[in-house]
Formats: sequence, structure tokens, C-alpha cells
Amino acid sequence: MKAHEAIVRALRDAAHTIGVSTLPEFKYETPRDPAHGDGATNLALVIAQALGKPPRAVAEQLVGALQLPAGIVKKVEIAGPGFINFFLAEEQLAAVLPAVLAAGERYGQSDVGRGQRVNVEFVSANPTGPLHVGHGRGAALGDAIASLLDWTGHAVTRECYVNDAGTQIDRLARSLWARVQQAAGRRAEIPEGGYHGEYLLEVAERILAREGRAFADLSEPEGLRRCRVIGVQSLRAEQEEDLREFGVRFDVIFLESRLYQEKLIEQTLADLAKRQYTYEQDGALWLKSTAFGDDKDRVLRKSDGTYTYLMPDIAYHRHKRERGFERAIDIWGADHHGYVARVQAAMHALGYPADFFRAELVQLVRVMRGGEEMRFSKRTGEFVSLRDLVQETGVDAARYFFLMRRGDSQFVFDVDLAKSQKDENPVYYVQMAHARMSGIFKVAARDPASVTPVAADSSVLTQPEEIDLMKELAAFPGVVARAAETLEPHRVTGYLEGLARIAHAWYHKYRVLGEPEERERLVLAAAVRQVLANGLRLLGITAPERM
RNA sequence: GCGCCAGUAGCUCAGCUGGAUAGAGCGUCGGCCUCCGGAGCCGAAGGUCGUGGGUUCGAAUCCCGCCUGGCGCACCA
Repeated sequence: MKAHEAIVRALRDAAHTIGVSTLPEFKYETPRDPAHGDGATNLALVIAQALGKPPRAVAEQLVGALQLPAGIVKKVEIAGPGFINFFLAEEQLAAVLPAVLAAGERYGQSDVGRGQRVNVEFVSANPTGPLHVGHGRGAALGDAIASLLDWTGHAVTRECYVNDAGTQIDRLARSLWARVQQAAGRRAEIPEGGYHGEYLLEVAERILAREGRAFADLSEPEGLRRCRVIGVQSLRAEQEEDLREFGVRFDVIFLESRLYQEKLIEQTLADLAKRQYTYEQDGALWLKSTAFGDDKDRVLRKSDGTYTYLMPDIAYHRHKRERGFERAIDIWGADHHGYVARVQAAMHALGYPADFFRAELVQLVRVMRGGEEMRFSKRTGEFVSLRDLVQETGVDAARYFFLMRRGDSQFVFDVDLAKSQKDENPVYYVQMAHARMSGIFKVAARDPASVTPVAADSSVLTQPEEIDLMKELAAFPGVVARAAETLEPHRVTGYLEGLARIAHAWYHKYRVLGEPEERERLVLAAAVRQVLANGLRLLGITAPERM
């Protein structure tokens, strides 16, 4: 914002004028309390000590030396221990309306990312069962984080990694083969460490229906081989379907098997060896991860010659780097947090910058319905699937609920609240605000896109709610930028709820159509509608014209 | 035992990189419907910011100890 820059520059100059040669860090920001103005600075407090004067006296001097262009500030006050508060001139505020309408669906976007190439990897579930609510939270968060980065001028790739190799797939094959036997009416038990969920029985029945009952008579090695292929294929298809319904799509699906096919493991190992961060001991190959802050060194290749889970993961992230990404952000379940230091250490060992790799941890989700917790556990095969949740609450509510809390907070998903069509439901509340703004245009038989700001806006829109609305609208781009910087989409849901609250209050208190202020209020309604729509779209949630 | 994350209103959670009187929603209590949809709006009560120290003009925020909870500490994935 222009006013912001002008004020900061004037403050710097004023500090020099009163004899401060080296300026320490100071703040100029929007105060929480509107009574403290539109902007406030702690400049006087941070330089008071060096000057050997009380902060308030310093503030007086600063204000006296302050030289600002006309039309920016209405009033300057000194308050509290020595804060200087700025109240912006009305024309500064009303400038937001034409800005919103001119930018349209791009309002809120910026180029602070400067085209930086970022890979956002999320969901990355093993193809061994249906996605559960925890995956849903990761999916919503990953997708929203990717959108935030996209909106702030990063070049984003949404990516999903599929572990289609390794022992968990062997377990899947053995479990499925057992289910095939059961489906054919024979006694068979799910092996130790296998997958007990009912879903594999369904897959087995489909196999027999399609391939014939003779399938169950195949030799065990052949049966396992086929089960492996069919199992991965059908469970992946199921997961992809769930994600599609959830509104998530990926630019890249990366298969673990590709790492082996393209010899990426060997290449990575050679790299690490060349940089002298590996060594052999007890027949195994180790990564010197303690050199980079890990608790202990980690095995990459076991003494039986097979690789640990860490090895392909390092190769995978090396491949991301080779593909030209400047940052790799992974959304992981919090149960993997012990793993972060290892991958981070491996990235260091490969010589990558410290900020290349970042893991965002997503805490587990508890689902409550009717005052009771719905349990889930992949091991026992009982869990709340993403599909069931979405079916019950709808995509919008599910996504919104996953996004409205910080990813690293444990949170309780209240199914009854998510389904509620009252103001107690935050998704509903925000969408309703959008529908109301839209409703005004429907009644007026006008296209919101057709309204154009007029010069009189600033002198006509003077009600407190109108001032508040304009301030909120002006804050949106900053909220998006900050949310992208911290990878925290909940800042956007919080913002939308605040904007919706003022919009509802305004709508309730004032009429638009047929009033003397109709023209200006239509502009305001169009701008509010636009920002609500933009915020919702950013999060992958629909903005209905009517509810 | 060691490590990571957390502990803020009855509940679910915000609190920006240290700022002014700690916020919101739900719930509770009390008001408001000739209206662009009341599927809504307004107000009130409610907090020793887990705890004890420290740093400084100023700490929910930074540092240290302790208590409580979650998770992680494999040649498993």
C-alpha cells in the first residue's frame, strides 16, 4: 500500500532529523484496536534509550519533524508508552473499492514469490487401503498451501508420491491373496502385519467375478504376483477417485518404482559416497546424519542388501532438486516427525540449501458425531474414510473444517456442526455472506461485474460498518501473503469469517436498493462479494450465488 | 531415559517476527422479525495465558527449570 510506504519513509527521515544516525529495526503495522489508528509505530520506543530521553518525548520530537505529503494521513497521535498512531485520510480508504473491482478474481494475488519453483507434495498414502480422514486433512492443507503459493507468484507443482514398491506392497499382496482364498470359500488367514480391512475382501470378490474362480487355484507365487499388481492398481484407482471427488488434482504422480527403474537410488548413493557422508559398518551402509544434527547415523542399505525406507526417499528428494525445484514442501502425518531430521540431514549431505526441504506436519483428526468419537485405525480395518466423511458433510464443509485450524494442532472434527445449516457453522456463515451479496444483484437484476466505482464513494460510504468493510477488503492481499509465507491457510478462513461477520451486520442494518446511497453501496457489495469469492476459491471451496 | 510439538474463557481454537485494556466462534443469559432470504442481527457474563524463575521500557509471545498431554526415538514402512 502506498500510504504505508510513504509513512515509513517519512518516519525514517524524521528520525534522522532529530539526530539518530543508525536506525534500529522498528515496526509500522495495523494495530489490533482501531482506536489506535490505521497504522502504528514503535519507533520512538526503540530509539529512546539511545537518545537518553523518555519515549514519549522522543515521539513528540518525531511527530514534529514528520513531513508527509498531503492526502495520506488525517491525524497523528502519540499514545501509551510512546506509540505514534496514524489515522489515514478517507480517500486512502475508499481507494480500495476500485482496486478490488479492477483486479476482480485476481484481487489478493501478488508476485512476492518472484516465480520461485516450489514442489508441494501431499497425501502420498501407501496404496494399501482407502484414504481416511487424516489423509483428507493433509489433502486439504496441501492443496490450499499450493494455492497460496500460486497466488503469491510462485511456480507451484502439486505432487503425490506413491509407494508402489517395498514390503508394504508385499503385505498387501499376501493379504489380498488370503482374501481371494476366503472369497473362494476356503480357510485362509490374513498374514501377520497384513491389512485386515473389509475393503480387500471386496477387491477379492471383484477379482473372482472378473477372472473366474480358477484364479484362486493359481500357484501361490503366481497368485501373489497377480494380487500385487491388481491390488495396487485397484486401491490406487480408489484413492484417486476419492481425491478427485474431494477436488484435489495433482500435476505429478510419482511412483516409487520409478526410482529403481531409473537407477536413481544408485546415483544418489554415489553422490553421497562422493561427498563422503556414507560408510560401511556391520555389513550395512550408513548415512552420517549426525553430522547434520540427527540423533544417530542411519542405515541406508541393510546387511541383507535391501534398502531402508529412507533411501528411496532421499533419492526422490534429490530428484526433485534435479528437476529444478528451489523448494520442496512435504505435508506429512505427525507420526513421521522423527523422520524430518533424517531427510533434512540427507539434504544437507547432498549440499542443498537449508531452506530447500521443509516438512509440514499434520496432526491426527478426531471425528465426533452425536457426542461420540468415531474411531479409526488402519490396522484393524476400522476407520472413518475420507469418502464417508465427504459423503456426509459435503466437500465444502470437509475442506473448510480441515483448513480452519493450524495443521499442527490436534483437532476435533464435529460432523454435526459441519452439516449444520445455521450460522454456528463457519462454512455456511461465510458462504451465506457471499450469497447475500449476490442476492442484492439478483433482485436488482444487475451483473455484479457491471458496477463501476464513482468518485463520490469516499464521501458517501460513511457508516461504521462501511468503513470497517473497506478496511477489511484492503487487508486481504496482506493476509494471503502472510498465509503463504507461514504456510498457514487458517489465516484465510479466519479472515473470511471476520469479513463475513461485518458483511452480515452491514446487510442487516442498511438497505442498498432504493436508497440514496444505492450506487455506492452496490460498489461496496460487489467488492465484498468479490473478496469472499476469491478467498473461498483460494481454499477450494465454492461460493454459491444462493443457498 | 532422550527428542519434537502442545498446554490461552465451560468447549473448539486465534493471537502476526516481544507492544497498548489477551480475542473469535460455539455454549449460557438477555434483547431484535412490515425489510435485498430471520438459513439473520445486537448485547452481557465468562481468563492467576499449565507453573516457578530470568531477559527489558514492555512477555501469552524470547531463555531456563518443573508439571501435564500427544507423538517419535529400528538394519519397520
